[in-house]
Amino acid sequence: MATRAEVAKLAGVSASTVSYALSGDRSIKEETRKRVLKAVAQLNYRPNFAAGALAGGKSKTLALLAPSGEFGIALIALEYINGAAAAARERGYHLVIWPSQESEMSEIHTFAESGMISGVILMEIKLKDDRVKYLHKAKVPFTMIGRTEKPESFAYVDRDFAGATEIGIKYLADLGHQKIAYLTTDREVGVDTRFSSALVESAKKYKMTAKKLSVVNEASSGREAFIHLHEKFPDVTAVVSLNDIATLGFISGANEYGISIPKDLSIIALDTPANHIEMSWPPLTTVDLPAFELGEAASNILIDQIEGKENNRSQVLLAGSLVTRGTTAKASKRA
Amino acid sequence: MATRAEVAKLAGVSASTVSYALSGDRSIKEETRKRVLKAVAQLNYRPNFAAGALAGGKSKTLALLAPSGEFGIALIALEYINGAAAAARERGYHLVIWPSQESEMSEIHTFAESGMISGVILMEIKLKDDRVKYLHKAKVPFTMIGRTEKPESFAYVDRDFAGATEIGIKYLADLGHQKIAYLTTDREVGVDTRFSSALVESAKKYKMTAKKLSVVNEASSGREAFIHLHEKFPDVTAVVSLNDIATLGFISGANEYGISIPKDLSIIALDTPANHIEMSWPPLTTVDLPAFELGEAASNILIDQIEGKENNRSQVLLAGSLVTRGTTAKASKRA
DNA sequence: AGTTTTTGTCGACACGCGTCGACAAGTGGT
DNA sequence: ACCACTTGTCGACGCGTGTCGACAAAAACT
Repeated sequence: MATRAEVAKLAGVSASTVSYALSGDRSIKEETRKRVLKAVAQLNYRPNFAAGALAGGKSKTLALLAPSGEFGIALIALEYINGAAAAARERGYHLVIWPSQESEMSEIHTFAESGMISGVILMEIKLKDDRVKYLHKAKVPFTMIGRTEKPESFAYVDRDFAGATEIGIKYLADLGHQKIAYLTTDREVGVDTRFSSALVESAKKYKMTAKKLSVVNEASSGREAFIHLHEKFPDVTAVVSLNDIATLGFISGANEYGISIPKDLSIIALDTPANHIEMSWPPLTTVDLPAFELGEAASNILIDQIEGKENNRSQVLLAGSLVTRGTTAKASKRA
Repeated sequence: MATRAEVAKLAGVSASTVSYALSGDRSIKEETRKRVLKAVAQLNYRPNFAAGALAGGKSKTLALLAPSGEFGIALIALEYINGAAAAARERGYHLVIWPSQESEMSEIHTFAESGMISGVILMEIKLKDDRVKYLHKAKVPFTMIGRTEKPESFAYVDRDFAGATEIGIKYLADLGHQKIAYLTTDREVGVDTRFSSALVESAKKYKMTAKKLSVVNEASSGREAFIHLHEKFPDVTAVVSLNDIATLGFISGANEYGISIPKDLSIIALDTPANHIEMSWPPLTTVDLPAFELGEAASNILIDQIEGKENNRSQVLLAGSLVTRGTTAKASKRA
């Protein structure tokens, strides 16, 4: 591969002039620059990335750390990734995804220190997350998708759980529903706990009763939850679900028992990746999780941080918007 | 961060001795090595990655190119990724995932040339794929998950479509099914065409009739396919599906029309990511796509190639194995 | 005892780039 | 005509590593 020196020779200038012509960090006569660019094209010169990183340049590469734990990369992660990648590309950055375990943080550190990586996006944030501490201490620029229990001044993007819940509940209220149930897991993680408490709050506001149906996020568990509901609380007319896969099973159960959705029972899903929405029949009414936008925001905040641009919106919460599809209708008179 | 020189000073040896002590490329007295390692630990020294890559070392990093086109990274990709990452990790390599468009191949080239990337794994291979030509020409070591129309001597891992189909059809035959239908798209891509022709072949072998149901891979399309089948071919007792999402819709349709699965109609899915299997109720009987294993194989083949190890199995085909879950049973007497 | 081979260590250099200081030539103000 | 400043270019150096050749000391042979 051609090197800077060869380009310089062909263009009849010095090596450093080539550098400046390409980076624009010093003024270069327009005519000289053209000669350089011509030589670059002719030799198909591309700067050596490693040399650049070593010499202290900017790598323009972001790493998105995807936990590759028990379950591998999560489905929803795909949308974050696509959003983050798109935003990064738009601003001239690369995004690489790093399937990594927590134990590998020091390797990430190595790459950041070597200049190969300019910043890090963290996902699947736990309420207490050691990776956050580590990166902070190592002074590696980073953003979170999600947030810790006390995110303080760290940059993050996350869902506005209260807002999303409010939108969904209000919609159900407008349709005349008064007795609802909600599907959630009993895990003590950010998503479920934040959603659940917001939901109870909103339901109270609209004077609804809200029965809790505990599930694990599997189709069979959702199906059992339906049966439970069917037998114990037949007067419930709407269900809010936080767990996508369980929802699919729940709907299967309803089909099986001859309960028509949405005529007899409305369903609204709050935390469903776009990929899953069209998997059920009828298609789910949701308060859409704006995952793509969250990914974009994460990249942009991070890049601002790297480039030293002030961004007074470095903590972003998005609620998402209601999309009515096939699973919601006016409250039935089942009771 | 500590550099090699500092480690050398602390250990009382020269810089190159530190290198050799760590790489093992020359013999070093055991006692000296211990001193070096101690100094390394004490200073928390980690070699600068960029400098290593520049100086011509091995980066031990693989890139998996994930097309970030219209639909972003595909769901099935996750399993390949997890497999590839696991195998890479086991052999001391990193795997990064590169959401990239075809136009960005030259950037990949740059990274490979700079020594930052030792090799590339390609997925979503088209029958004619320019990326393959490019990498071959650029002499970047690579492996494919999937294969081109004529893969020649390039390394790849892919599914054994004929084998997988044969397993599924034989199982249906053993259950007494004679009239079947199959769901497929009309796209002219590797997966569908290879599957379809293998299926017709196998069905013939077992003296079955096989009706084709064309779908696009969406739940609503699968549902329509069911209705079509129900009205036109009521004597079909089993369905083979190549398209996961459509299958879910198909099952919804059956539920809706009171057709019991598997009592009235058996379903066997051939190309369903593990993530989707448990999404339907009852859970799908499949010929499992061994995506994780394929990912592993891809990494291993690539690493062998990079390290110059001969691997006489650089083209791998895996059929997957039958996993009976809830959607298959003996042929009914519907006819 | 003399000769060859092996073992262990060191110094020097190359990798290709970013960037700093120097400097000639040009510009504008008095 | 003088100075101060800007513009455009160059040479030199440093980034931290891998690795080659040199070489002293030790070991293994005649």
